[in-house]
Amino acid sequence: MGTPDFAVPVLEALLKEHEVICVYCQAPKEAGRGHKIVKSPVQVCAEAHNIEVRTPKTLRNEDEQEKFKALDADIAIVAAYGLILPKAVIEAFQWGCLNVHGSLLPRWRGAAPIQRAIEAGDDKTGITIMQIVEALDAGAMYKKGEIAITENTTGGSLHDEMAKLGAKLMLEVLADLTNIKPEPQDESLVTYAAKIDKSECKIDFSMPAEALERKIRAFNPYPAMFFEYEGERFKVLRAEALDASAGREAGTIVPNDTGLLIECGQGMLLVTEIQRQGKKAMKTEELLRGFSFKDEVVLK
RNA sequence: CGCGGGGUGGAGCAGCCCGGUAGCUCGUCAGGCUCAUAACCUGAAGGUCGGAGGUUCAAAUCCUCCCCCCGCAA
Repeated sequence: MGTPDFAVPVLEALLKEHEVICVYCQAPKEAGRGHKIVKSPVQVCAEAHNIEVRTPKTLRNEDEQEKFKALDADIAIVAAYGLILPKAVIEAFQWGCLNVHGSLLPRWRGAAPIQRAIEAGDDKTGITIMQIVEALDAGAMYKKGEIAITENTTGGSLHDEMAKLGAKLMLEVLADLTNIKPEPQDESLVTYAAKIDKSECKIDFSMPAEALERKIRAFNPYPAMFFEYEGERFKVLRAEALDASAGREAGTIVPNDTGLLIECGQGMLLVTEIQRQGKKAMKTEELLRGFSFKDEVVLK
């Protein structure tokens, strides 16, 4: 049971070593320009392997729950499915449901663990394979795998690493299911990774440059932090936080010959990778060959 | 038929509204200067202006259709 890209490596791994009798994912929906109906990555993958795909809108009703039970599987594997699993589903099979979660639980329960770990400045995060219980991301843990967060880690790169590691760990757990003793989570260490809200993607230059740099990295490539300049939107994909100040108002474009330098609440931000509205992402240096920002403009 | 921006020498952009010799920054190549350099100076190469039609004496520029890229929204 899964829906987006993140779940595809897990599904592929399962297909190699186990018998997958049915795949659940969210129904195709309008997406992209033109609002065309698009199938989820998991559905595409499953269909390519001729696996039955089910896309119920909810699992709350008894009908769906009965159909689920009728699969009579040993276990259900969940990765970013996007639907809440009711008790009847969680307990349908002998081994219940196992979930791939993108953090070292109990840290970062919730919707956006990958990005929040980078944003918070954690030096490591990882994958937890856990039992699904009714309370969100609170089940006992079967296995964890760590991933280091470096200054080059982006939300996108971490996402991909995690998907791979998650697939690997899941296979390891399944291979040794009867021997692993799941470990309960320490409730005193729980933190929550809040869902990313669009409104936090607009860069608030009154924040410290360091915090902004992390957030920019965490939100790269999606949803991406941005600022507005003369009515146009510029996504900032990478930046460097400088421990210096030009003594201007936060948000001021500081004249210099290095690149796009912006004063922040604390420190300055040197934008190194940028995407102009309607254009592809590129090094700021490249954009500046043909485009110039006016000095001293204050970005708000 | 959701809204919108864009496709111009290798890269990034201007020019398009108000048709009339294709420009800028960088890169490349050659030469020069220099102890030296990603610096500086001089010169050169390199473009069917995404594609196909149309209007016109004349189209990158106006009109129509198509292809590709991207932003918003979902």
